[in-house]
Amino acid sequence: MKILIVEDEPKTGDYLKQGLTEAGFVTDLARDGWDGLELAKAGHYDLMILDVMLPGINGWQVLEGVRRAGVDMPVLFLTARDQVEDRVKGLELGADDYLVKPFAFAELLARVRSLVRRGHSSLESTVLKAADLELDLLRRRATRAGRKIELTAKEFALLELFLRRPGEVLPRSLIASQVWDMNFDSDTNVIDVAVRRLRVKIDDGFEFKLIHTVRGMGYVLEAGPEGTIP
Amino acid sequence: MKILIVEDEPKTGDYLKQGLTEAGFVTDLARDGWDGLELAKAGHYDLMILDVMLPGINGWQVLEGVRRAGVDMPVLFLTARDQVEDRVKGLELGADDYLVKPFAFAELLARVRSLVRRGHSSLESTVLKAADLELDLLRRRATRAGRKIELTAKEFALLELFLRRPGEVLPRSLIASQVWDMNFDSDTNVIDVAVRRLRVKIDDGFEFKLIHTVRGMGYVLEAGPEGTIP
DNA sequence: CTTCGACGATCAGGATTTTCATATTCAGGA
DNA sequence: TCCTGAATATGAAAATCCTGATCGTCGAAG
Repeated sequence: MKILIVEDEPKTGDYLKQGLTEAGFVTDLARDGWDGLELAKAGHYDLMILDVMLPGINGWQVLEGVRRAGVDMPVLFLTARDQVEDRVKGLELGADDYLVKPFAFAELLARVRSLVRRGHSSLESTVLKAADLELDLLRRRATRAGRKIELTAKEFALLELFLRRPGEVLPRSLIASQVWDMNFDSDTNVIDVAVRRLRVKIDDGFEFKLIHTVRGMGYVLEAGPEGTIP
Repeated sequence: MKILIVEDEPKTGDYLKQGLTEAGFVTDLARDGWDGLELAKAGHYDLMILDVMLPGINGWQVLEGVRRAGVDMPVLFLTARDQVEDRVKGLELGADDYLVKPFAFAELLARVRSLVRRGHSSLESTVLKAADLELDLLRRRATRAGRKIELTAKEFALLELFLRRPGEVLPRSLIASQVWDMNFDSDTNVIDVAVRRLRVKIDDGFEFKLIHTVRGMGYVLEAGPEGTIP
């Protein structure tokens, strides 16, 4: 699995290269946009990681050049914080996923693996839905029945987990390991509290509840009334 | 590399087994103390991960039995939160490292790798020192000139990093990746603020400063007055 | 039908961490 | 020497998250 990294900042570049190499990928690193474009057209990579801010030719231009050259490979791009427009622009130009700096390496690795495995992610897949609830992974924004809902990082992660497994009963241990990267510890009720906070935001004041408790098992996200396995 | 896991709680056990297998280790899982003891004496493992709370025969007893049988292998044990006495007891009985539940899997993996690589960790290595500052990794406690210092999780991690690289100038990007598991983002000053908080606790009111700023480079922990590379 | 116990919900308080705005320091050039 | 911009320090507010206590509810046993 070959990955092309296009990143000018030496620290970030080395960090990515080293981390991905340790994770078993073969990587090439381009220090500016032109080199990146060259390499992308020449070698065939399974993924390109592209920083937006580059000297000379920027990330969008590289992406456009690559696509024009008919090179078809998944692209993960890196944007600065809160540059939502940038992310949207990237998506429209045919990028497949994005990551906001600063990011945890584990996060990057997860996305890289996902992209390498399933190839391009369709644009649609960046919006998760259930009934009238939508979660836009790209814009990091949630809406229910059209109303915008502000979420914190933990709330977002939790809701994303629910939406990725609609109708499934998620035991606390699973939630703990996914959202907290923690082994389960029965002495804490962080999860209950977090679920409550999320409920207040996405269920309170709406027509019907989406998050249901399954006694002794965990929680489910479901549009229907009740009952999973009778 | 073979690892023996002794853990009764099914969820935790499976979680460990799966994660370690994915990381490339061969694992056996014992569901109670007696089985664990049996296996530990029979097969030769490179590491044992031992939960303290087990039905019937507890973790200490397993450890003692193993040591009495003359089996020499590193042992990493898992304790409940805030059971400091337990940890100390474990160390005295010949365990090599510990982890408090709940823990992040990345944390466990780091320790497992370390133990498998270097075999037993001497007890001494769990206390890091620099001048009159001591950091007891086991008890999660810091003292300077005999005075106890309370540290939060982030402060602890930061100080540990400094103490593991005394005299070295640590660039912010390194600190960010180690303590925050984050890629560097120049738009934030979390690191500066964290260093300041740490300074207040370990330098303020003491004879001399330990943490020094190296302009344009980062921070150093040093007993001496100033100057690293002239 | 009532009672009991386990499980979950809820709330307030607090601790920690991050962000933000503002000072201070430092190095190098005028 | 003095000025100036960049880097760092500082203080305080704001956001987020966790802890612990208490209350409510459900289900099974009597």
